[in-house]
Amino acid sequence: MTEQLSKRARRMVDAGYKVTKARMTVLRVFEESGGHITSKEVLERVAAIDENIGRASIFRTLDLFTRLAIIRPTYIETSMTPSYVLLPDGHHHHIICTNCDQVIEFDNCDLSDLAHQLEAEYGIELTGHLLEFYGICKTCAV
Amino acid sequence: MTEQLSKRARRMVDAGYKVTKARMTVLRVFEESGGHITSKEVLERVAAIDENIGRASIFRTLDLFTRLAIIRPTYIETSMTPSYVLLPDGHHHHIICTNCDQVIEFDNCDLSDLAHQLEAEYGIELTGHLLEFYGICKTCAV
DNA sequence: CCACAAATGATACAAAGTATCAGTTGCGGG
DNA sequence: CCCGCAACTGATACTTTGTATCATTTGTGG
Repeated sequence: MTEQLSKRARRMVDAGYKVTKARMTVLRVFEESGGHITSKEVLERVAAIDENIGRASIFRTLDLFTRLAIIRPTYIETSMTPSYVLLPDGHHHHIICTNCDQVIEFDNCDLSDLAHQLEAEYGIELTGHLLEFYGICKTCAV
Repeated sequence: MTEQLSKRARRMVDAGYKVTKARMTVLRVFEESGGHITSKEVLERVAAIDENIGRASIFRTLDLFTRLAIIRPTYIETSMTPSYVLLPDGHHHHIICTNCDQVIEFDNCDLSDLAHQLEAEYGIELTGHLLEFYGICKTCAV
């Protein structure tokens, strides 16, 4: 099988994990969905593609991807299912309307100064970050 | 009853909600815990104080406090129960070691410039934000 | 192509969160 | 001070989300 692997799939292989149908399907669901997606939605979409893929494997894969920093769970609504975000390559920030849950994306964050300062202060090596702003969007403000 | 209400309790009253034993107990648990706390821990600690307080009321209160921006659900570990953070007054940020899950807190973020810029650009009114850095801590880097 | 560890799907289970509803309680008005 | 009512509660039963287990299958290095 000489199929071309996406960068993310490669990251998984490099970390010593096997390329399986379950994992590729979950990855595909994320890449096609583009944005935020709850575990429930992942379950549904994976089932739509291949209903033989087990529930447990999907959760295992979500866990794996989280550990590999391929996705990151985040919170948008209240106390409920997490929403997973595909981490593109370092940057991915949101402005979330707390009224209608619309998500606006932006990437011109300017955190490198702060990041360096924190690295120095705490002796830590930073590899990524998540920045979310909450507010009321134009439409809801009316 | 002329008991002094905390600022947060007052915010609740001002929004038209009643001061009840269940709510005050949950608030007290948060204020005494100081930091991150999962719903499970809230359940346990509330039960330790007053075991007559019902499960459902606690979840209702978590929901209410989230809507009132008294607390904010956040994600620290992998795909699991959210961890609630008492919002002190606007700021509360984390550096999370992706290896050992240690959490370092800091609050000298300097996002007001960026926030203003985004407000202008997207015509949105921002009310809060969440900033998390991920990396490898000193201890794990060895 | 073989062998074996890694991963899977099925099943059954545990935990987290929610709907419902009759009973209780905080609180504003008299 | 107490009355009345809407808001809130606790109990129960339920749905949903996530996990442990285990026999079977599959990817991959040799």
